[in-house]
Amino acid sequence: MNTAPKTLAHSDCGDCPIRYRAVCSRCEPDELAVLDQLKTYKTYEAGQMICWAGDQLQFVGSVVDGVAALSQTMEDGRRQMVGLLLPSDFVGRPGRETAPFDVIAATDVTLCLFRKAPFEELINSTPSIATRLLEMTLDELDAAREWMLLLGRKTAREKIASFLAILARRETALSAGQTMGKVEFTLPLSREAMADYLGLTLETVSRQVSALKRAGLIELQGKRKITIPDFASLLNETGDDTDGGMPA
Amino acid sequence: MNTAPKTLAHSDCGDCPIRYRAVCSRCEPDELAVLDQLKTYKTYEAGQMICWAGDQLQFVGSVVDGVAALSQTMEDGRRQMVGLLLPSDFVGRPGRETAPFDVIAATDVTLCLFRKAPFEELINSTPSIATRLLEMTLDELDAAREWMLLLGRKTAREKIASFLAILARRETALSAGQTMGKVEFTLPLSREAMADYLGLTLETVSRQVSALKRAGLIELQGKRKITIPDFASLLNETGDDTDGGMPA
DNA sequence: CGTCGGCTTGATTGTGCTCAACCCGGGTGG
DNA sequence: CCACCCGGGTTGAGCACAATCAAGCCGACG
Repeated sequence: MNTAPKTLAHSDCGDCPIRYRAVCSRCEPDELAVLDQLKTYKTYEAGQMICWAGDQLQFVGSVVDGVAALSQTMEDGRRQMVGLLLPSDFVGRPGRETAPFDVIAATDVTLCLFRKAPFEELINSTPSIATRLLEMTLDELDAAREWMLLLGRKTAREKIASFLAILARRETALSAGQTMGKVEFTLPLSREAMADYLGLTLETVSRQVSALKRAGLIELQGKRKITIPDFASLLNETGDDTDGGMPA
Repeated sequence: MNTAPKTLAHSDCGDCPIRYRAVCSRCEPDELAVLDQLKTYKTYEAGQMICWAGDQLQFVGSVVDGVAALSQTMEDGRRQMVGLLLPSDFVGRPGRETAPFDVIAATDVTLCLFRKAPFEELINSTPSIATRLLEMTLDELDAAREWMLLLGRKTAREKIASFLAILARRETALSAGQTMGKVEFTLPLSREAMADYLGLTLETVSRQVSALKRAGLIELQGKRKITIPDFASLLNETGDDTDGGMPA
């Protein structure tokens, strides 16, 4: 079902950029050697379908580079993104025959893939993989539930602010900078994709982004480059606890 | 932090109503014997907090009977339910120190609890538990993502119809009846709790329930007893694929 | 009998959707 | 080289659906 993705050369797991964050992060060298034998890389161009809901699933794997989107579409065309897959995130469902959701490359994406059957055996034989996968799945579940609050209860402005805050936090986490002060990054999604993710229309996304700009909470260079002059005041707009919970 | 729940007498795992659906469903008799030693029962009355977001987590466990709700509250009081825990569902997070969400007893609830630390050891030593827990977590993740579509994209009427359809399907699954024709069940949630679950206000819930009644799609006995005269036509109102996906 | 909580119903408001025009930048072809 | 087009994005006007504010109903319970 995939439209001719390129296959990359084999490269060593030890050099992998997601070595310490993906499913394999807790593997010992000997376990890693096994994975090394099984893995294949594939890249997809922005906009390409990686798989369709209902497809037979032959592979599972990790996002090595780029951003993929999990989404669901109703018959009449309404669409909701249900997950954003960033580098180190796991793709696919051990123990399931068919894909539950569409997976689309939001930017150019590189995946590290394993055939499903051998990987399922690994899960049963290798606790370091099974435990890590459980942990990652629980984290994703928590993230999905946080997102439910956003979808069900937040205003359009809060949704946009929350989304930008998440991206900004991710940016600072990677570059190990402070969360306060200036943050700069590039939106990995189009306005339409943002709308699908946030449960809005693209017009509303555009309007609210403009509103945040007018309010001086963000600055734009072009359509995709965002600068946040003061992260704290953006957080104020998310509707979240800004003082980090637990008052007592 | 829990307000004096009652503790029940020890009873045998072999007789447990959720024996074949909970985390322990794939345990061998010897493994079950270990769990039998570790478990405690606790009951909570409808409305009682089972735990608060941020609490230290000492226990994990399964819902044996009744319905519990996972939810999140914003500072200004907006609330979103992020999960409904039905019998056999798992409560708690191995590998986490604190609870990510509030857990509230929606009806009277009985839990089968294990101290967290010993249970975590079991996960590492007992693949039949680890694998089952991973499977259940993946199912919950899929359910959460389905719910995101509902929260982000469905209309009030579709939300109510979807919710009722889920309850009805659950009812027929338990009694092994057909999914067509008449279904009867009792709502486990108040109008307010339904609103929190569906991302609506309680007034809108009330209005849409009345509207479905006026349209003849459901019948009410009292406030909580629902009869669905024709399940197929209720499904029509959910906005979901009614023909079960996969046309090709 | 009065009160209280859960629920229903009504009137009005407001946020975000719909429909529609327009802008902007990049690529193509005459 | 310019004209054109096309896709992604912005902006505007009007509308609709669900939220808000408010009153009243109903059954349980003291």
